[in-house]
Amino acid sequence: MQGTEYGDEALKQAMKTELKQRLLEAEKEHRPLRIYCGFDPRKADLHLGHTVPMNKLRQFQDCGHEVTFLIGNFTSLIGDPSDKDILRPQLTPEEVAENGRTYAEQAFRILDPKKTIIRYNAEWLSKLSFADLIKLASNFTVQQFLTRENFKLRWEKGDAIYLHETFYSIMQGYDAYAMRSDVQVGGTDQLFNIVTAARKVMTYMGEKPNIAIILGILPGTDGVVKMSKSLGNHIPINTNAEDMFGKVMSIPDSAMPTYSRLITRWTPADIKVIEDGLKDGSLHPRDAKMKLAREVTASFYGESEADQAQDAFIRLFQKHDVPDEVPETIISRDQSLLDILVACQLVGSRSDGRRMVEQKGVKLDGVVLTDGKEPLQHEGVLQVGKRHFVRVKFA
RNA sequence: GGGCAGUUACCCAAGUGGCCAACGGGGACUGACUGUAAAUCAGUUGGCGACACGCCUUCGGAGGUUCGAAUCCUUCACUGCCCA
Repeated sequence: MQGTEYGDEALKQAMKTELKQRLLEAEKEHRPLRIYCGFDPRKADLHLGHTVPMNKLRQFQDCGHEVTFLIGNFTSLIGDPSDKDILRPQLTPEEVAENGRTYAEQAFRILDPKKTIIRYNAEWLSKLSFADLIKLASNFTVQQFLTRENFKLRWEKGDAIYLHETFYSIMQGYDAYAMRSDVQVGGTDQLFNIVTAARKVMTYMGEKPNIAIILGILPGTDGVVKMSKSLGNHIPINTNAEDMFGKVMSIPDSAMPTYSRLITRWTPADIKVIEDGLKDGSLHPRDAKMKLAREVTASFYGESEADQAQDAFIRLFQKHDVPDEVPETIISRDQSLLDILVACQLVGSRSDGRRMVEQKGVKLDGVVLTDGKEPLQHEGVLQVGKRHFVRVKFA
């Protein structure tokens, strides 16, 4: 139950007890538990926040349970109302297929591909009739939706709440029923969908309600707000080891416990050792964060790449050296510095380049350059800011 | 269907005829400092440029009024509220 967050101790205890019972039942029936988590194929770019439930799925997988990675290609026509952007255009079937594919690909950095079942919820949702929907919907009241935090806020603010958004929960509940799910994993923003909607729908359809594993929300690099791409505080999965390592290093110290619990492979005992070390001063916060960054990076890119990323980080930010691998660009001898900066994409525009030069952010082999109009005196490593390098050579 | 309010740069949000490339906040970027790309402080944050506050593009879309508009008018689109 590490990293879970129910916001209500009674609910947590209830789920814990139910999970134990269900495990015993399954054992008697000689079957694994059916676990699933749904993913919205709207956004193909996954970040660490998305991997929180995947880590939990992986744990179940390692215990021999049956894990389904459900791609919500039908529900994505609506968009989860817990998302702020409700007015995004509908995706074409091609886009959904493509996103779903890349989604699964990224997910398999964590999940075991051989043990993971991939399903699409259009398989059953597209077959429901209007009459079916009415019957399902009759289990819910408008008040239940209006007391939900995200609808409540929008209601109070006078923002739009579309009727079809309420279907989202019902559909998700039907997913759980259609798959005869034992356990459903999701973030705290899924509490209503999993606990209220899914359990209600399953009970109504004559099935045993699924057990909710509700996980905490991973804060972004600011350490406070939920990680999201639109807020610009995300750490993407499809990047490289060095970038991921660095980005994890940039989280505030206060976010370390949450990261440790939600996105590492560490056991509660492992985490306790680190936290005790921090408490009694035997472990430096910076070193603790390095461990964390290394662990997170290793879980995606493997141990050796993570080690290399750590070395590069130390060299670059603690010793201020040039990184090992620097992209190389051939330039002509008479190009002005500004032209070179733009050509190497070290700056966004010439105006941007001028600013960088004025702010003493442009260096050639460690020496600050002050004139953007001049060509370079010699070949070398051109640096903009702390972390953008290009090795320039004359043609 | 009717009435009212709104649509501003990456996001939030001022601005109601010239001093607006547009206050402020967030974010991002640069520098100093440091235990890191943290915190703090300072600066920058449309593009071009012979670097002169000179030119070009931007304030939902399209027209119009005016020497001159983000600011006024017309119209279209979208959103919210109230009434039906």
